[in-house]
Parts: sequence; C-alpha cells; structure tokens
Amino acid sequence: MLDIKFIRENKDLVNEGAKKKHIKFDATDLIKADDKRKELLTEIEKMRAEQNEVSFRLPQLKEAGQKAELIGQMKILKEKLQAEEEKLKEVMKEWQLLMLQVPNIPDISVPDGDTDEANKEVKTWGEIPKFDFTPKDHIEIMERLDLADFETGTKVSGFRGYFLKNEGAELEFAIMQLTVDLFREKHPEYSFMIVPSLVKRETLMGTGYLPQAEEEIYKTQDADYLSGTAEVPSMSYYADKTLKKEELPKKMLVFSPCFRREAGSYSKDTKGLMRVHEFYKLEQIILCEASHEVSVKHHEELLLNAEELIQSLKLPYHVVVNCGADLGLGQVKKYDIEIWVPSQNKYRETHSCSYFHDFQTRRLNIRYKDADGKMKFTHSLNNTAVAMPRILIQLLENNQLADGSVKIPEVLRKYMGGKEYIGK
RNA sequence: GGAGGGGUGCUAGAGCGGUUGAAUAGGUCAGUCUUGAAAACUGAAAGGCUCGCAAGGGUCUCGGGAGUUCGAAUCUCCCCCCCUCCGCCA
Repeated sequence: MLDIKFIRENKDLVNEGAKKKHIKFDATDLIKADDKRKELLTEIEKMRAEQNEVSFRLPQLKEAGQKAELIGQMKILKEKLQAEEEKLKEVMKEWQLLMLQVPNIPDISVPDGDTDEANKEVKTWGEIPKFDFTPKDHIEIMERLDLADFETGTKVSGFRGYFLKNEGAELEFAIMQLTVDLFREKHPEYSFMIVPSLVKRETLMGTGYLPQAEEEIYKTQDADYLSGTAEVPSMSYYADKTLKKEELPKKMLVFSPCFRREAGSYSKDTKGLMRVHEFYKLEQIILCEASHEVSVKHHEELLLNAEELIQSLKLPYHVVVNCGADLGLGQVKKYDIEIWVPSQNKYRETHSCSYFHDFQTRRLNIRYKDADGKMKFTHSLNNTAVAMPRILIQLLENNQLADGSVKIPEVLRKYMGGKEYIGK
C-alpha cells in the first residue's frame, strides 16, 4: 500500500510506475474516490461536533420543555448523520479496493521489459562444469542412488509428492545446518525464528497474499491457511507494533515449512524437486528505518549473504535484476539468484531478494518513532537464505561423477559424518 | 467439548449511561535541588484521519464488529483472545 497523500501529489509517477510493471492501473479513479471521502468526512465531522456539543449542554438544562425540544432536534440530526455515514461506508469500500491495487514504484535501476527475458544479468560466479559424459538430471541421480522416491511420493502424497531418503534427507539436514552455522558465525545480528505456517486469513490479507493468491494457498477445514513462505508469519509477528528506533534494523533468519498449490503451473516442472507442494525454507527478513539508502544497503547485504552460502557450496550461479514486468505489486527492486542446472543447460532460480520500502509495513502497521519524533513505517526486505529441496537439484547435478556417484561439497561433509561421496 | 471469569493508556489498576482521552500508582523524559547521584519537589508526554501557510481547531480510538440511546469505556448481540475448573488427548 502507498500513502494516499503521496499518490495524490505524485499521480504521474505512480501511473508511470504501474506502466513499467505492466500493471493496469490509473490513479485518477482513486483520487476521485478520495475526494468523495474527504468531502463526506468533513460533513460527518461537522455533525458529530454538533452532537458532542449538545450532549455536553443537554444535562445542564433545567427546563424539561427545552430538553425535549433539543432531543427532538438531535434525533433528526442523528438520522441525517447515519445516512451520511452509510454513504461514507460505500465510498470507503471502493477507496480501499483501489488502494490495494496501487503498485509500488519500481526503482530507476530496474530494467524495462515485459517478460523475464528482459531480466538483466548483473553478476556471474563460478565455472560452469564441463562433463566428459552426458550429465544426468537430478531425478535420475536420486533414484539411482536411492536418495528420493518420487513414485511412492506420488502414491502417498499425490501429484508433486516426494520422499527424500538416506543421503538425500541427510543432505537437506546438512544444508540447513550449514546455513544456520553460517549466520551464527558470520552474521550474529540475525536472530533465529521458527514461525507457524498455519495462519489465519487476516494474516494473509495483511501481507497482501490474499485475496490475490486465493488459488495458490491451501485452506484447512477450520478456514485457516497454510502459508507459502515464512515472510507471511514473520512480518505479521510485528504487525501493529511500534518498534524502538534502537531496535532497527531487525534482522531475522526464519525457518518454516512452506506450502504451495502451484495451481497455475500444472504443466511446469512437473517432475522431480523443482516445483513441489511442500518444502522447507530459511528466509532472511529485515525491518529497517524508513530510508531509501538504508534499504538499498540492506538489499545488497541480503544478496551477499545468500551468495556467500552458494559460494561455500561452490555452485556456479548468476544474479539477475528483474525487469519491471517481473516485479510484484509491492516490490521496488528484485534480484534473483539462479544456480546452474547442467541437465537443463541453464540457470534456475533458487533465491529471490526484494525490497519494498514501506509498502508492506504500511498495510501491516509496523512503525517506529524516528529521531524527528515522527511515527514512521519501517522499511522491509527479504531474501531466501536457502530453500529446500530445490537446491538439491543443482547440488547433485553439478557434483555428479561419470560413475553415477556424487561428490559431497567439502563444507557439508562435517554434517554428514565425514562422508565424501554418495554412491561410491 | 462443558461451566464460569476477564480483555481500559508504557505497565499495574479505577471507572460500569452525560465536562472521561480517560482517576490513582509505578515507569519514562525534562527541570529544581546536589560536586555527582539518589531522594524529594515541579512539569511534560498517545495515535489515526481531517481543516489550516502556521498557530491551532474538529473528529475517531477503552480487544474487533454490529446495535440500543439525544448521548456508550459503561447496556444488548456476534466474533477474537486470555485465565480458572471439569472432560478429552499426549
């Protein structure tokens, strides 16, 4: 959500931003609705002022006749007031609906473009491995080495179901532990959090996932929902709270199971671990003071943290800046990290790093008192730390050997009992 | 699941139809006193919306929503949350 005052004063900027994001939106309707809102509000408040004034005077009146007359007048006023309030309610409904559609303005450094083709590579790291054999895909590797069972996964869990087994499961534990250790040792300012995935509807409304993504989210028979990312509960943790300036920036490493229906992607990545209905993720979240420069600084930091992890695993990757059309409603700028997948001969996304200014926190009402004594909405940012099991794809494929075995990256060995290979 | 009790400001806690944005106490901040501190004393202090160049004004907010009333923190209904007891499960 953006500030209505800002929208009024920067209508063209907002409209251009929407255009860059390829989102159909025109602030004109919203401003019209806001005019109506203000007009009604002024009228209503005038009536309320009169009501308050009379209700102060009324008990002081001695004469019964005077009293009765005044009460009669107030009855009429009350009816008028109620009618106007009813009108305002209608206007507010429209106003809120429109407010929720206003996209945040993308940063100037965001490239133009209408598909992910236009995403711009800003960095590459590591060497793309050359194999003197045809590299297998992760499904074949895992099935051969008994690291996963997709067939039984489908039988037990349904479409996109999977079991991780043996070193497949061990690898997942190891990577998570590696990530936790990395943050504990190198980034101790991050506090650890494990958050609920089962959340109330209001929580998803607050974070802006509902009503837009209704189809994408699992719902329980108690009308609760299964969150698709830790961002939802961890941001909601701070909803309606006023933080102290000294508490900022708040940095968190958050663990949660994630659930996604993948309703719109029936034909995409249907096999293996690429796109599954349930998985575990460690997510980095930052709340910081309301300054563009500070947001940008943290955005770069979040990216580097993730890169650090990938580099320690020695996986080749690149970073892209998402183009306008690839940005979500609230995002100002987004980097994706994509790690090389040999069997597909391309990079595939593993991390998504965005900042939002106060777009999320305005809706969630996360504030702090700034040095100037003013209440401000914090800025918010997030990036994946590591998402399981997707990264197993790149890990296994890039480290596969001709004999079908897999070499375990050095940093993970201590978490796997010193093992160097899987399947040797 | 059953039976009760309760949700008030930073905190504790009054108020239970009419100058209550809200007593009182504690905490916080500023000042007086002091070499410094403590104590004591004095004073300050909520947020949203809105009008205004500003000073300042209006309005809303006592868990959330709806209602009764000329007027609601106070009465009624619904929802959420917390506590106690019983049951159930581990």
